[in-house]
Amino acid sequence: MSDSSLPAVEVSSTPLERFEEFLQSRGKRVTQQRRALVEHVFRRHEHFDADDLIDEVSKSKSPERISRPTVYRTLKELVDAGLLRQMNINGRAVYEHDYGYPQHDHMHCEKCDKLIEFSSDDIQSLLQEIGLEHGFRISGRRLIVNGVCKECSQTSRRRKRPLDLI
Amino acid sequence: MSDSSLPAVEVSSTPLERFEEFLQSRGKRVTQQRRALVEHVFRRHEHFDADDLIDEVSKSKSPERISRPTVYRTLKELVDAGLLRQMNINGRAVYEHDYGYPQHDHMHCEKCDKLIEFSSDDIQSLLQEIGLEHGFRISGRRLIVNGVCKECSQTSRRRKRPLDLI
DNA sequence: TTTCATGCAAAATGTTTGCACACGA
DNA sequence: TCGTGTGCAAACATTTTGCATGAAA
Repeated sequence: MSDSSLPAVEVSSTPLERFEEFLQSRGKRVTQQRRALVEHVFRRHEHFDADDLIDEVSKSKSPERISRPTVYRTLKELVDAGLLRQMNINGRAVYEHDYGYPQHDHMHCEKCDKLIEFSSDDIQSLLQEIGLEHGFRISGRRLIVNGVCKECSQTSRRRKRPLDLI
Repeated sequence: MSDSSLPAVEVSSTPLERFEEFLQSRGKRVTQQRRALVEHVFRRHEHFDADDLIDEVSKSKSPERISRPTVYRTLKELVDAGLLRQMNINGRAVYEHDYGYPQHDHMHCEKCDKLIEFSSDDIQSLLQEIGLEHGFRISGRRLIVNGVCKECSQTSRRRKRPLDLI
């Protein structure tokens, strides 16, 4: 799964620092595994799922081979800590950076599975308004626009044209 | 899981008729099970998941006891046929009527799990515009606004106030 | 009478849990 | 040291599949 990116937002502490604060505030421990996972996850800006992460950290030649349950447990903590956002694509959990990253939504290409990020202040204010009308206290949203991306549209058009002309 | 409803849309044929057309157009058969499932699902307007449906049709005293795999298989066909829409709430597939029902989105209450439907033409046109900008051919969307509904806000406020005053 | 659909059981998938040992504070 | 975290294996929940039988066309 690939993705395109929005400009990052300035933040004062690193994801690791922020996670450590979070853990400490809850009386949880800063372990090698948790540290390694945050650093791994924030090394590059990408959408990923639990399996991607497990593959990467278990194949890793480094001494820190992190087990499947620990990855799942830590992902949950990272979401709680506000470092990651979780969404669902085809019934599987997909994660992305939340900390240091602006609010946005996604377009999901049904052909190549690419996630394209976009943001719109108008959507934000529109929903705010609708929430008020319904007395609904909004805490967040999950908006995924389905369809076919530019590249895949072009590819399939090119492939299909000869047949259409017969 | 409960829901609130939007006015229905006029349609010329019944869901069953439409499903039969769909099946025939694909060389599939109109079986007792498929017929029973469509009728069951469209008897009332409600959000439901596979388990709800399996419970209902397997507990059913009537002769048609429909098996789990058949329910799953038929749900998929109903989505393909455009009769049902599928979404994901907490990692499980949830279904709702699509045929004869206007385009809309949902607010999901984190406390009581209620789904509140709403529709907004502005969201529609906003996304249309954004799609154009990105060269993305939109086929649909999944928008779920998370938060707490009016009723649950009131309940928890009532409960919490005495404590806040101490 | 030929397919296709069903039901059964079992597999596959994605995620969570119980428990003994290891390790951070 | 104390109590939490980890890894293992197994459980779990949901959905899918292979295959023999049963029913539509």
